[in-house]
Amino acid sequence: MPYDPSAFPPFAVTVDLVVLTVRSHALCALVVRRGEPPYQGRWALPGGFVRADEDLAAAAARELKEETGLRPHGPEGKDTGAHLEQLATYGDPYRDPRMRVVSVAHLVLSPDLPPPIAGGDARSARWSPAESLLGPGEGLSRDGDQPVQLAFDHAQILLDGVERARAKIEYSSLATAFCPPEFTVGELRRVYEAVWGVALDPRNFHRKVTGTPGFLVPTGGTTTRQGGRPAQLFRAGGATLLNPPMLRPEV
Amino acid sequence: MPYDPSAFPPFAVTVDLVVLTVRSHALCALVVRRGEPPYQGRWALPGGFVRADEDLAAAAARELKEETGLRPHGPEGKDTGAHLEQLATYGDPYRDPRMRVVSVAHLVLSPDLPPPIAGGDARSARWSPAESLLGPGEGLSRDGDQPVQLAFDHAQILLDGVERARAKIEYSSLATAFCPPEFTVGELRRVYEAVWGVALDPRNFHRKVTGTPGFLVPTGGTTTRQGGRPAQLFRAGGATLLNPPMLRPEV
DNA sequence: CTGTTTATCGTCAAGGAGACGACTATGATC
DNA sequence: GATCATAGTCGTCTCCTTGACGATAAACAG
Repeated sequence: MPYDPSAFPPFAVTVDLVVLTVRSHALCALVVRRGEPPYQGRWALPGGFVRADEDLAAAAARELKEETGLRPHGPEGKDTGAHLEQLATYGDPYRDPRMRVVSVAHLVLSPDLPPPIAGGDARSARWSPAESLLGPGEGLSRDGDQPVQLAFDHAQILLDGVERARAKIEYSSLATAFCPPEFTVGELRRVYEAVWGVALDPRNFHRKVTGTPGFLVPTGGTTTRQGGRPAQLFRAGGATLLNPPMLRPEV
Repeated sequence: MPYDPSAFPPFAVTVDLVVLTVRSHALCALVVRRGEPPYQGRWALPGGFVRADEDLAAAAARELKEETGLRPHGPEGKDTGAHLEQLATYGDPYRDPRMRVVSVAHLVLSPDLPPPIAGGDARSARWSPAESLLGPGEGLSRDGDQPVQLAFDHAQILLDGVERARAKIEYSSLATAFCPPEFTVGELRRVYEAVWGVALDPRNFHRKVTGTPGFLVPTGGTTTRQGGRPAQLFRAGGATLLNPPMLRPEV
C-alpha cells in the first residue's frame, strides 16, 4: 500500500475526562452541562479537541486544568495534583452525530475539592455521585436522585472509568490519590469503602495497610478531624504496587 | 465554545496490533517488514488506517484477518479465534514523520499458528520472540538474535502489550487464549512459564488450576502429545476472572 | 526390563485474611 | 467533672492458600 495522503479519512480527536473524587462517603464524578447541541442542556464528561501539536496526555492535562484548576502529576509525580492516566479510546462511527470523532478518555483521581470550577467557557460544572450517573444496575439510585442521562456514550466511558478505579485500588496504592497529602488510616479506609461501596473492618484494614512496607509513611503528626481518638497522619509511601493486594469482599 | 468545523485539526487514525502467541516455549509477537518509507525495511507491528465508517474494534479485526487469517472473538465469544482487546492509544505529535497520526493499539492473544501469513499487501511477516524485539532490559537477547529496532514507537507499544498480557493472565483465565481449544494442564503451565519467563512447580500449578471452579472443564479425553504419562484434556471454563489470582513468583 | 519423561496426588509448615474482643484517647453531653 | 459516643489501635484465633517437596502412575525409548 503506497502512501497516499488522500487514502485515509480525516478524524477529529478529542479527550474526555473521567474525574473521580470521594465526597461525603460517595464516589463522585465531575460533569459539565452542555451549552450547545447536540445534547444541549445534558450533562456530559468534560473534554475537548486535541490541538494540532499536542500530545494526548498534554491535552488531557490542559482540559483538566481548564475545568478544575488541578495540575496532574504523571505516573511518578510528587505534586499536590491529581493522578491522571489514559483510560480507553472510543471510536464508534456514530457516537457524535456531527462528525467522526475518536475520543481518548482519561481517568483522573483527585482529592476532594471544595467546589468544581465553572469551566473556562462558562459551562456549569458539578460533582455528581457516580451511582446516580450510572443508573440502575450500578447500585440503585437513591430516592430523590433523578436519573441523569449523560450525553454521547459518556455513560459507558464513566462506567469504564469507575471500573478501572475500583480494580486498580485493589492492587496499587492509587487510593491515596483520593486523599489529601496527609491522611489517616480511617480516611483511606473510607476511600476504599466509597469506591467499592462496601464496609471494611477497621481493624483488619489497619493491620493490612500499616503492615504493607512502603505503602504508608507516618508523618509524626496526628489529627482528630474525624472525631474520636487522635489518629496518626501518613503520607503515601513510594510503593505503587500492593503485593499481596487489598482484597475486595465478595458479593 | 460554539461548534466550528474548522476549529479542530484533522488527524489520521490507525490501529496497530500486538499479536502475541507462545511458540516453542517463548512469547512471540507478529511483526511485518515495512515496504515503504518511513522506516522502509524495518520491522513493525501490523496495522493500518481506520476506515471512515468503521469501529475501532472492527478495524482491528479486519487488520488481524488480513495479516493472519484469524477471526477474533470478543469479550464473550466462543469461536476458535483469538482474543482481541483494546490496549492503549498513542498520539505523540511526531510519532509519524509524515503527518499527525493517532494509533489505537490492540492486543491479540492467539494459539500457536503454523506460519504467519504474508500480508494481503505482500509484506513479509514473521513471529519474533518478544525478548529479542524488546531488547536489553527485558531479558537479554540470546546469542544470535540480532537486536531488532521496531519502526515508529512500536517498541513501546509492544512493551505495553506484553506487560498487559503478563498482568492479565495473573487474575484472569486469559492464558487459555494462547492454547488450542483442548489442552492439558502442562500445556497451560508452559504458557504461563513462557509469558512470565519463570519456572512454575507443576504440582502446585496443577492443584491451583484444577481447584479453581469454572476455570477448566475436562473434556474426557487424554493425550500424550507432550510425551510422558497421558494427560487429561480440558477446555476453558466459563470463568473469566481468577479469584484468588495466579501468583507470579517474585523475581 | 529399565530409565526417562510427564502427570497427578499427598503432606507439611508458613503466612495472610476474616471475625471479633479489648483497650485507648478524644470531643460532646448531662 | 462524669458519662457517653466515636474513632483508632493492638491482639488473638481459626481457616485457607501457598510454596516446597516426597511419592506414585502411565506412557515411550532404548
